[in-house]
Amino acid sequence: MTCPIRQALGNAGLTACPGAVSRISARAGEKLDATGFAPDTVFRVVNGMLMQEHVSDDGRRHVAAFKTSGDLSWPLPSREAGEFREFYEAVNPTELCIISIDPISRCAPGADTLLKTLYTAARIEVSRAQEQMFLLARSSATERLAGFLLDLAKRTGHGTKRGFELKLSMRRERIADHLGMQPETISRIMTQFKKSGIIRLPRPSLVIIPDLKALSNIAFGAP
Amino acid sequence: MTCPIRQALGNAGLTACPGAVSRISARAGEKLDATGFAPDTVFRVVNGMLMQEHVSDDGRRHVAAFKTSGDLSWPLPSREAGEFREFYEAVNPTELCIISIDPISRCAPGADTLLKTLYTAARIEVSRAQEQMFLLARSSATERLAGFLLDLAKRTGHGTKRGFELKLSMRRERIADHLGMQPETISRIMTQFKKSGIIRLPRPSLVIIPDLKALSNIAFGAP
DNA sequence: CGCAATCTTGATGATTATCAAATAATGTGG
DNA sequence: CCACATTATTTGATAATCATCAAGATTGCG
Repeated sequence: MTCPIRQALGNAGLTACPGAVSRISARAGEKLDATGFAPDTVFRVVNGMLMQEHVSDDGRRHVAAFKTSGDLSWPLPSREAGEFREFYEAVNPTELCIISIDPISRCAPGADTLLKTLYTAARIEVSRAQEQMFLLARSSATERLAGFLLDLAKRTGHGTKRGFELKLSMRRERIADHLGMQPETISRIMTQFKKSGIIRLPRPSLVIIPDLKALSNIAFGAP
Repeated sequence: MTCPIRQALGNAGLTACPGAVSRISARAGEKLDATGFAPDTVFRVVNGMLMQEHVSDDGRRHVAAFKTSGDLSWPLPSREAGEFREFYEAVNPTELCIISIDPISRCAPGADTLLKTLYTAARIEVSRAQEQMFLLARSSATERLAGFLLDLAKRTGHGTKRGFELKLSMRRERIADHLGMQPETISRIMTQFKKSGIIRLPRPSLVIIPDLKALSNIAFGAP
């Protein structure tokens, strides 16, 4: 019942619109082409993790976001000349809902609450994107990676006696695509962090952060 | 009557909520601190041009967008640790509306249309931000500047017999802040463009683009 | 017309990308 | 469960891009 659609409409409202919500499972690595969806479509991650990827014709790639449980996403309106193609790729086994808003807002009671919820979510998405823009435009590679690890730790990590533990299920290349860097640079900075004690890295996919505050300081520009 | 609020509610709807919309004029260079606005606030540029700026504690600056007639903007929710401060600064003499959505959506008829309009606008803002992220993450300085000039030309430029003409009312420094670069780099690339005939630059603030397609090719990665 | 601000250019340096191996991790079938 | 093949990561050397610092040259404004 954490689904914003359910919360807005109640179960009764939802069942009034059969077929407006469909649920999809994706294995790790599975990819969904986001072109061709109706403009009223919203994705919602139920569990797992999804990368929202933008790929240009010449193969350049950017990961706009790593979406986790509860996150909403809006497939791009159909692409124009010079724009890029959008994909969603499962990082972990993932379940997501594909929701058509129009039929729901027409036939279900509580549609205004739903719309308000979606509007709020979209505004939050704008804020997040603006933070990310600032990061890309005005932070060093080190700061960007620190910020990324911190964000992911808060969202998917968990505390242990050795420190905050974070599983990096995605490859270095995808982190690089998210941060506008190259995988080699990610690797070098990871090594720096390891050597300076900011993180421990028993395996490339497991990050242990003894002191979140220290990482946070780096992310926000401590010299 | 191009105002989305008016379109959604009609004049009758608007007058039902006195004080929900206030109109402000700003001279070029005037600055508005965007902190402390209620979370239901929306800005709307009536005419002129507004920069949406994000400034971190250590002085780093990013211009998230140049907003022109008809554009909406949502002031950031109150800042948390490590985040940045938001300002709006007039590039040209500008009029803007500051709108409180909650009272309108409560007391005016047609509130659902309004909400739908705002939701759509927020979604478009997300798309724009994602394009900008791609630009910042995966394009060269040359491509970024070409993309910027192209975008601004489409929005504020006008065709003449010598080509498409574009007034750059903002300083190089602000363009740099928008594109994640330094003013000197903007200057150098402008000179490159000038020498290669992509643009003419009679004055630093006046750009003439003889062939938009040529500029577009550069923006989208032509070698 | 002159001054202050802005823009341009040049020289140099830092950061990050690119290319090329070497090393480590992961998964697979025996 | 282990050896091997495959894929990912790390490391090193070098190059490209862009930032920084420091003068000049323009602009635009009073």
